[in-house]
Amino acid sequence: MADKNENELVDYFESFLKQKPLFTNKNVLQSDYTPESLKHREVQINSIAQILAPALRLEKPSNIFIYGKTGTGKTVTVKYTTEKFLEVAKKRNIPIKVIYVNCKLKKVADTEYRMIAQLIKEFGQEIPATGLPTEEVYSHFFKIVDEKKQLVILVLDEIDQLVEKIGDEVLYSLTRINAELKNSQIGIIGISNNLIFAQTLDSRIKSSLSQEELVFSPYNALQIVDILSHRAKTAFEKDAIKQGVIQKCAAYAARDHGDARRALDLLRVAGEIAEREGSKKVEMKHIDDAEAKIEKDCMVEAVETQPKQFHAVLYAIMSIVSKRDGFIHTGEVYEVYKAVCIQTNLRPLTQRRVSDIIGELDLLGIINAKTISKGRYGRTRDISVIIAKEMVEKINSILKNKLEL
DNA sequence: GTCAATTCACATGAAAGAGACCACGGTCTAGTG
DNA sequence: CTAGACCGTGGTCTCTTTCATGTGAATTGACGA
Repeated sequence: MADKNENELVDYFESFLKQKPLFTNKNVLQSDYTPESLKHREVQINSIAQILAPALRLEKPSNIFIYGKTGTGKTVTVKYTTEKFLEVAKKRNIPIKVIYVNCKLKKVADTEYRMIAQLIKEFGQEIPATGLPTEEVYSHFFKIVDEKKQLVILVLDEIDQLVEKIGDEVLYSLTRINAELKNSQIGIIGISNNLIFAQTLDSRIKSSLSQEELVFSPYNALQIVDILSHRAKTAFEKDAIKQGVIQKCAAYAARDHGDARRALDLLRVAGEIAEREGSKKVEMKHIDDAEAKIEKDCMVEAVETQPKQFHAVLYAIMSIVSKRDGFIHTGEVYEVYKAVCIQTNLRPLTQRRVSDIIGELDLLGIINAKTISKGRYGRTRDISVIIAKEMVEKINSILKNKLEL
């Protein structure tokens, strides 16, 4: 038995090596890859360049505010433009610094403190992860920036997330920094996925932050095809992709608001699947598999990374679902949840908290929770599970594992 | 039959507490010259 | 004398709890036709 397995393994590795790889450079399909040339974003690149240009004379450029849905190339465009911009600055020895901060990353910016700490880190200095008064962190930041004459371009990606989490005071402080700086100037480029985000801002911040506004409209299917085939040329071996595969990818991605990132992911995963299967080409069906896999991975990942209490709540919901059909309400979930807690020696949380957890699970897209009013019979949430049937098993076993049931 | 009041079962908000981190500064201790 | 171990203090952060307030429609019940 063991022998056979061994042979099989060896065979597998052998055949893997013999097999011609499909990819030549997989990185090109990674979403954080900045290509040599950007397609279909010439207009935006030019606008940013025009706004940024005065900075080369060390005049403070206008702050820019960029909107656009996910996968419309906002980040990549800004990165691309600022890179070129920096190249020139470097050549001429102009003291310009571009700082890119992604506000979505949890470790980076979910509090005012960390946000500023991250900025300081970008300047090559360390600051304790916690423990200092926020005030002090600010002044430390001022000091670093103002140390020498320079111009700083601050790119705040997913700025809406930042404001959602910690409010807009940070932005206010940042936009006002310039008044206090003697040597330096700071220009801000804000990038937001949320189209109406600016309207929710305090008007003072809004006016100073969005001196220039730029909108990135979604790519249409044709443009995505163009982008994909362009990248596929460097990413894949010649003829590794069957006719129409890229079109299908694009169509999938265009279906939900022209998300190019999603299209790239799809193509990459499809390629991986094809390669693993030992297929010579990426076929149509690999795209479908890829889509299923991406979705599944997201879900499993989302469930797995939750804290224990979330698992308990989710487990409670799942076990109700498995017993009967129809909608579930908060009170019922809470009762079952308490039982689960006793079973697993977990300290039960209050209903208030569980209610929040249900809300968060909904936000994660693991469950569907809609608050409804049932008139005389109160107000509650209608909870349903949106996980596909074959996923339920998998999720359940993860939960059981995590809960040590 | 109509219409406002009531009522339910939570949702949603705000504030405050607990416990974990962490830096910093002071004190103690042991090892060294 | 000095480096390192070991507190205590003061700060932040996250997760919770407590207390309060909000909510939307089914139901009730008064009222008038």
